[in-house]
Amino acid sequence: MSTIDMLQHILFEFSVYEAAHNAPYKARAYQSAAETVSQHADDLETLWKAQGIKGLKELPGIGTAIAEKIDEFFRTGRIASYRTMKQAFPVDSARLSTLEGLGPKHIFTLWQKLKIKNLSDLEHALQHKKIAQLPGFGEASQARLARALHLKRAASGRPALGFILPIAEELVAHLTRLPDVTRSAYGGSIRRRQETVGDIDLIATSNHPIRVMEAFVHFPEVDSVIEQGPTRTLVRLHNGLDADLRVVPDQVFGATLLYFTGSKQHNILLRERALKRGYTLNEYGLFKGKKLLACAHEEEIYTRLGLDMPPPELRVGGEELLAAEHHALPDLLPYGSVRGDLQVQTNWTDGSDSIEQMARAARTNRLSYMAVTDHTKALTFIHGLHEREVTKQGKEIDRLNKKYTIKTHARLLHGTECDILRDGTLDLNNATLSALDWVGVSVHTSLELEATDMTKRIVKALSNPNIDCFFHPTSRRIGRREPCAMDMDEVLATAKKFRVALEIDATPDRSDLNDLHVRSAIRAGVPLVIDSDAHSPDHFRFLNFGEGIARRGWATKTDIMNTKTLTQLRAWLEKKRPRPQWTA
DNA sequence: GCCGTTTTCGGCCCGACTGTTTTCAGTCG
Repeated sequence: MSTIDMLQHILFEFSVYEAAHNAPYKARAYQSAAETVSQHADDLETLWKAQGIKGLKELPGIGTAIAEKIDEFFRTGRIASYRTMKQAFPVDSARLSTLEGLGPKHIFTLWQKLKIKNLSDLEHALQHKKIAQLPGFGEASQARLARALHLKRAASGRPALGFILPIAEELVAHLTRLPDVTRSAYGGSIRRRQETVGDIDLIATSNHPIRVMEAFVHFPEVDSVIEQGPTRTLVRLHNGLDADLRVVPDQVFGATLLYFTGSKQHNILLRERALKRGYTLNEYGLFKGKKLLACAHEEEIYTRLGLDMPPPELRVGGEELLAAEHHALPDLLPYGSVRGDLQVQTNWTDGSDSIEQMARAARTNRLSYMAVTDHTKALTFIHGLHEREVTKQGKEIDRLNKKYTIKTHARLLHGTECDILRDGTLDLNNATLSALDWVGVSVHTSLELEATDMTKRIVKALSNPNIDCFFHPTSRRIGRREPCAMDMDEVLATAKKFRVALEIDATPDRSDLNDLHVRSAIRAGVPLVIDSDAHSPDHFRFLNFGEGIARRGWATKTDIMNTKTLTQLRAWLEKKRPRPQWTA
């Protein structure tokens, strides 16, 4: 667990403790502080180092008491009052809370009556049927907890957005086809383009909600029904994910979409803002007393509240509302802005298709240029290229660029995805690298290095004057591999100094850089690119997910280098070093 | 515990559904 994760975990456990002890407002305070900490995972410690407690208190939801706790945590690595609390309530409440349907009150009862501290204790108690007799529980609760625990044990974490979005789109299409449905949409983390998805939130509008719900629970994707009512129905899909459907009259679509898009914290802040102005906001509209003020479109609700409308990707419940109030929302990079893909693998190494086929597919996806970036020789198991083969590949690229025009094939750049070796040296010699149009480097081996060694390794590599881009900087794979440990601030400073772009790798389970890194990179003045890391022709569609990550990181078009035309990109690159092999 | 163009004290988002209740507490989004 990283330092920040630990801090977030502690704040969350305080929140559970307070909620269990009938202090809902304290609980909320801790929870929103935990939220703020996770939003500032990347720059919290930097902020603390620079400005101390005073700086922390500037953040939303962090006042004197919590700022002092965070200060103590960074100074000493622990928090005295947390230890005291844990002595009284030595329960892994954060982990227990991840079970569907188990909240603070029940966690506390489990501890008081049965001394249940963690998931294993709970499993044991369930096996011996001890839960049903507890006050506030019953046979149904016992069975539900057993199911939740089983599901938790079976699940391997939240799936990446890229795998779930197509399913959400399919469900929306099913709903839209129902005769009783006027409109349908997905909301939630999917609409906000969060990198992973916990469940699928759906909205439909209809005058016959009960019929719609009845049709919904019989969709082929549905495994079982968890809750079913006339306005809200929750089902579990065969893939293990939950889908939550709200059905409302068509005229309140905007209010419901706003509510169901979230984030939860964003909604809370909006509703508080409404209250201060004498309004109430719910999923049916913005009201003054019983009078309906706005409900048809999201934008009119924001306008009534004196706000510009933040795009869904920014709705985390933090700075976006301040920016919305001061007409300072960023002009986010529009979807479809990327003009060229700068990381593509072909069948020269581990890609499935030829350079020619990939260039055609890129063009079909409306890209006008594409860098061929096959792996290098350190990756023996996929026959990474040696210097001589790299040179030979250049000749093939020249040939194809002469043979085809932009009408049918993307313009090809000769590039590489050169391995950064364990000691920070590169897997191709400088003569070969300097002859390339585009040089990307990345880490594929010795991923487990300590942060100091990994940072040194990366800094050394990025200092090479031939390097243009650092591909998938943390090398994480969602659900399979943690990000490499490194000092991201130092990596950013190095990238800035040597004018190396950092990549947003849009392959769904990579999503690397993530949104927080993107924001830090932009603040640090580091150029970015968005690549699909395509290994087959149908991977170019991933670029859309990369654009989503960039938008969540508040990126505008000027922050992303491959939104430039090829001519502009070339001019930008040549400021660093001449490109001898460039084929215009 | 946090917060302030009503406020430094007294508020704190809101509705739906389930289960264990006999009018509501707990949980969720």
